[in-house]
Amino acid sequence: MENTLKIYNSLTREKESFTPLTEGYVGMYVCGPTVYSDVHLGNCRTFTSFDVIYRYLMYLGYKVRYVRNITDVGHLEGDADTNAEDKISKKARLEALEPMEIAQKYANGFHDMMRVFNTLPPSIEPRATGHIPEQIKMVQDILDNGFAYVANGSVYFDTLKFIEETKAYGQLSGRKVEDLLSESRDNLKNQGEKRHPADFAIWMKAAPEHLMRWSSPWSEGFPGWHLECSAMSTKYLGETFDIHGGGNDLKFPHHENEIAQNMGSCNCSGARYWMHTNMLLMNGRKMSKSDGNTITPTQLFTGDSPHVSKGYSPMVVKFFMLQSHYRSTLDLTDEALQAAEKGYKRLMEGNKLLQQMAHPGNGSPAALDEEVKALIAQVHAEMNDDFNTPKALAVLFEAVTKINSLNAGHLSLNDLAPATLAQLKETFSHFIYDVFALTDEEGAGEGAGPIDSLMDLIIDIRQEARANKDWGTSDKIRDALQAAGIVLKDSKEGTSWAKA
RNA sequence: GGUUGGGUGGCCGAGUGGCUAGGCAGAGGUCUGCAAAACCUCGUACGGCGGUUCGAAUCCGCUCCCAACCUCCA
Repeated sequence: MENTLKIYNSLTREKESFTPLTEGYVGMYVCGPTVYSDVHLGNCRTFTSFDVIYRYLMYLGYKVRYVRNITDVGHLEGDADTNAEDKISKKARLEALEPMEIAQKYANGFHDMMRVFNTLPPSIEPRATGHIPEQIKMVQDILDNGFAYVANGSVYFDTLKFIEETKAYGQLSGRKVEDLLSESRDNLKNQGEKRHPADFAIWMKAAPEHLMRWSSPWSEGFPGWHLECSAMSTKYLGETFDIHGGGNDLKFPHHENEIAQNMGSCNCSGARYWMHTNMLLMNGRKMSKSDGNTITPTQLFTGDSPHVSKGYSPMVVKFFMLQSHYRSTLDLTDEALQAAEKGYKRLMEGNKLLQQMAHPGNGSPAALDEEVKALIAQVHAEMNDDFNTPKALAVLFEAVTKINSLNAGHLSLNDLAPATLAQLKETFSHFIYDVFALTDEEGAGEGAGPIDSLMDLIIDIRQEARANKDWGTSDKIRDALQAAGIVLKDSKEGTSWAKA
């Protein structure tokens, strides 16, 4: 097993060597979506990033338990202290459906989209509503430890006390505890039931009209937003586990509070490595449903949006995302997507050519052999360096140039050891299909199906015309196919085709 | 205002104290019946001002600008 994987830990703000708690096993928790409306592209980026991380960990030989929750209760809109409404509840009211229908509907949509992006389902996908007893237990533990207080049937985390006794608040987000404390005098007025502005609800008493409610020792109500992740990660991964991930925008307060809840309930720190994906931008600003700066995945696929000139396939979009590092913001523009589309095709075509190559079985390894071996090693090294997909792709592209040169006869397979060619094939196959999980969308023939037979026939007829120097017929075929969206590629080995 | 992260060639986007990122677009060439594809070559980019250094886009200071979080968001 490779033991050189480095992960950037948000908690320490450093790249650290990754050593799992239990050798050979990795426990990873990723904050999933709140299912109150259609998935948006930003979620797709985050979960695609973690899918690649999940897959690469498995590629390295780890047994990974990947837990990604679905939040279907407790996530409030607006200020929790005023007349906030649960997101799911609100949608249920607006659409005149059961809250569970809302959660199911959008969870289904989310799963469909994850499948479109060819991501693997997590090992466990727990729902907040399915873990109310666990959450009540955790609230009780926090109360018993003195880090929470009850007010009118709601339970609040006593952040102030937690800070005073443990000093363990604010590390993840870089918040200065003094700043949080100093706020107290100014904001004391509008705190409602909370004693301090930094306190947060871990159990909320439900208003009479509230649709989602469970009985608890304190009131009929529902759990606070941050609680489900603490409770469910503890349940399925233990009080301490390896990796906790999520979008950058969850760092504060969600993740900070999660840590506080873990500490407050069991004096354990939860995750050892925190990973945060950065935001997907459009027009240089965060994609956000609330201010309209957004495009849905479907709009992106169909091109039905003023932000794009045409539709882009899911794999092109995924490739586009992989071309940036997960910790960097990524600016979605039409021009960049067009570039990604061509790059994606170049990569996949290169892979196809490579996989079809047969080694002649003679010759002796030359400089080329060393170069290719170095590229193979480099792909792995880049991925080990905090999952650097853009760099790994860049290395694959360097290899594509070699592949194309071999194909064009500018380089010779005789300079490559058969084993090296086999390794290169494996590397491409593993990274493209198993780690990046890109799929072939080209539709180019592999000798199966009626279209392939037809194309073989058409290409054959055109070959005859060309042999007879009947350029009229030959060009007519080429132009007509072009108009139909099929591109012919002539080379010394013959003619192949691909969808434009 | 506080916190965090950024400002890289026409676009997107990596990265490092001195050695080519990569993709796309552009220029020239090879190949081709002509193209397309492919291959080769090229453009000498790192917000601004100082400093450290033999050498900085990469380190430090200052400054300008941008984004995210601090209220819900992956």
